[in-house]
Amino acid sequence: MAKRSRSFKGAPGIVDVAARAEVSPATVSRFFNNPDVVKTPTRKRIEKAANDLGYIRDRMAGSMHNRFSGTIGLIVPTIDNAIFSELIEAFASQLLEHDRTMLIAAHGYELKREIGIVRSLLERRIDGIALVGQDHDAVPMNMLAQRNIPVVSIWNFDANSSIPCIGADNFEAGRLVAQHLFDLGHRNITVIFPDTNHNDRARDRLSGVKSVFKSQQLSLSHKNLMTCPYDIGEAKKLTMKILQSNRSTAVVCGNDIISHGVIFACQALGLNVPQDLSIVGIGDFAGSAHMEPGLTTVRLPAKRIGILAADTLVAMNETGIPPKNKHQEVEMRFMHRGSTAVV
Amino acid sequence: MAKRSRSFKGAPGIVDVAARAEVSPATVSRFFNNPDVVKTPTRKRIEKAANDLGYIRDRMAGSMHNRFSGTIGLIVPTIDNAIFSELIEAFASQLLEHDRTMLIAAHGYELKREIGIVRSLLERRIDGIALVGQDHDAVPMNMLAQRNIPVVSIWNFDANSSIPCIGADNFEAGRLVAQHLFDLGHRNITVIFPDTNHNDRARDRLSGVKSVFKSQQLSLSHKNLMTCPYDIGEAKKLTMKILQSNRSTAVVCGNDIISHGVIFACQALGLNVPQDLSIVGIGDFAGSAHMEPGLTTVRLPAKRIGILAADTLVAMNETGIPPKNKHQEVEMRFMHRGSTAVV
DNA sequence: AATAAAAATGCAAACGTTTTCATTTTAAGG
DNA sequence: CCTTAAAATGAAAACGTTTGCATTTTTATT
Repeated sequence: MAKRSRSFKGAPGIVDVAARAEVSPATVSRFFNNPDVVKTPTRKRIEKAANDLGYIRDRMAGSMHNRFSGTIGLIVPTIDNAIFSELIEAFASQLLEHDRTMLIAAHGYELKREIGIVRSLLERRIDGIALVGQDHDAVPMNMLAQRNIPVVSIWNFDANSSIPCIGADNFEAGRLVAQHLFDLGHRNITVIFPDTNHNDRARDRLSGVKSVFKSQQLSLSHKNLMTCPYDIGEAKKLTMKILQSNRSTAVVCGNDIISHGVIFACQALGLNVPQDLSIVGIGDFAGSAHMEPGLTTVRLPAKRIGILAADTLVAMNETGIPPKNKHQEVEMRFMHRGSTAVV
Repeated sequence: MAKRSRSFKGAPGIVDVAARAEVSPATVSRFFNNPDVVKTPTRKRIEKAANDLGYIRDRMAGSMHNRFSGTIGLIVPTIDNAIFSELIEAFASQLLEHDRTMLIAAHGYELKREIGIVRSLLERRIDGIALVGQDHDAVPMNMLAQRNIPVVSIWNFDANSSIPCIGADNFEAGRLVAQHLFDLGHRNITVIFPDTNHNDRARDRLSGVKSVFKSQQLSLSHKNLMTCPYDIGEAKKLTMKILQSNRSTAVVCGNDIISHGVIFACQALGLNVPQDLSIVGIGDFAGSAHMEPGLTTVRLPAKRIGILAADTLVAMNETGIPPKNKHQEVEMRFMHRGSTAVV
C-alpha cells in the first residue's frame, strides 16, 4: 500500500497528490495557488493525480500562513424577512465569484448580540465583514479595528461615516415619499415607522419625512406617528385599530413590509386604496410592484449594494487596505404606482 | 518589550495569554476547551490574562487537530425568496446555540452548480451539510460520502431516502389542498406549478394533486397544468393571460409565491376571490395569512425543520455518526382561510 | 506522617498547508 | 558547445493550536 499519510481520515492530502504525481508537495501547492509558475507537463501530472485521488484542498491549513481565510462575514438584523434577502443573496453570489464564501448571522435588531456574533466570526478568521447600518456597539468595532479586519457599513449612506459605507441616502428616501404625498395634496398624514432606536436607517428616513412636515409648517404629533415592528401581521393589526378613529388621507410607512400590512388592513376594512387612503412605503421589496394596487415606494438597490460590498471587501484585503472611495452612494428610484393618488 | 510572538500581526495568541497568566499554552487551551480540568485559581488568572489582552482564539488553528471546524453548510435553491428565509434563519440561530456557524450558498435551482458549491464548502472544512430536497448530482454526494461528512436532506420527507432527511410529506400537502377544492365542489381546476425537474418537493406535491384528480376520475390535461417560476410577478402575468380563456373555478398553486401572484391577478382583473375563483397555495409564507383574502394553504413548519436539521447535524458529529431516527417527519397543518369557498 | 491515587500542569509532537531559500533544470547568448 | 541567467522544483521551517505522555502537585487513605 502506497504512502498515504492522511488516508485513514478518508481524504487524501497534498502529500498524497505529490507522491502520485512524483513531485514535491511544494510544487502541488504552487499548482493550486500560482499555476503559471509550474511547467505544463508537471501541471498535467498534478492535475491528473489530484483528480484521480479526488483531492480537495484544505484552505484552513493554508490559511495558517496566508493570513487570509477566504471567508467573509455578513451581519444583518434579520434573515427571515424580505428586506435583506436580496442583499444577502447578491452578497453571497458575488463573493462566490471572488472564490470566497460568506458567513452570515442575524442579531434580530438587538445590537448587543452583535458582540457575540462578531467574536464568533473572528474566531473563524474572517477576512472582512459587512455590517448593516452605522449604529454599532463599540466593543465589536474595537475588536475588528484591533485586528485590522476590513469593515464596511452597508445599506445606509453617510458621508461622514468613519468606516467605509455603501448605501442609499435614507433621509432622501423619507423626504421623497413624504413630499410625494404633499404634492398630491395630502395634509392629514399618518406615519408608521419601526422603532428608530439603534436603527439609523429608520431614523434617517424619519428625519426625511419630518423635514417635509417642517417645510410645510405641519406638525408631526404623537397622534399621527406610530411605531410598528417589521411584520405584516402586526402592521395590519395596528392599522385596523388606528383607522377607526383616524381620518388621515395618507400613510407614510417606514418600509414596504409595513405598507403591505396597511394595504391589507384597508382591504379588510373595505377602504379603497388610493381613493380613500394613499399609502407609500420605502424599499420596494418582492411583491410591492405586483400587489394590487401596486405600492408607491422608493426602490433601494439591494442587489447593487450587496455586489459593491463584496467587491469592496475583497479589494480591501487584496490591495492595501482602505478603498479609494470610502463612501459609496447608490442611486434610489422613486416608484410611482397605484397606491397613491391626489386627495 | 515583552515576548509577543504574534503581536506584529495585531492580535495576541495563545502563548501570549499563557505567558501573561504564567502557565503553559496547553493549560490555556484546556481552559477554553475543557474548563473543568483546570483549577479555579489558574482559571481566574487565565481568564484575566485573556481579557486584558483581548485574546480571541483561532479555531482554525485548533481545527487542524480537531477534525472539526465548527462550521456547518447549508445549500438552498435561493436565499432571495420568502420560501426559505424562515428556514435559513432558524438553522443559523440554532447553530449559534451550539456554538457553530453557518456557511450558506444558493444554487439558483441549477443543481449542477451544487458541485462547485459543495467543493468550495469542503475546502473550508465543514463539519456537516444540509441540502434542500432529495434530488442531487452524484458527484457532490460522493465527495461528501468519501469524506464521511454528515449530510441531511431537508424540506421533503421521504421514508426511503438513503441519507437522513427532515421534512414534511409534500405528496400529502398536494393531496390536502386538491382534496379541499374537490370537497368544496370544484371540478374545473387549473394547476400552476414550478418546473418539477430536479425538484422533488414540487414533484411530490404535484403527485399528490394528481392522485386526487385520479381518485375523482378527472383528468389533468395540458390545458389546465401550467408551469411558472418562483416569482410573484411572473405568476401574476401568467394568470392574467390564462384567465382570459379559462373558465376554471379554482386554482391549485405549487407554492404560496405563485398563489400571491394569482390573487393579485384576480384583483387586477376585478375578479372576486373566492367567489369567482378559489385559490390554494402550499407553504404558508410570511404574508399569506394576512393578505386579503387570507390564503388557504398548508403550513410547512420551516422553523422546526431548520432547528431539527441543526440539532441533527451537530448530534451526528458529536455522537458517532448516523442519527437514531434517520427519517424525521414534521407535521403540516392545513390552513383554511378566505381564498377558498364552495363553488 | 507516609503512601497511593487522583488531579493539574507542562513538554513537545503533531495537524496540512505555504513559503523562503537553496538547488537543479532549462533556455539564451555567443 | 560552453557559460550565464532564468525558470522550475525541492527541503524544511513555519503558522497557532491541541493532545498524548510525562511530571508535578494535591487529596485521600491508612
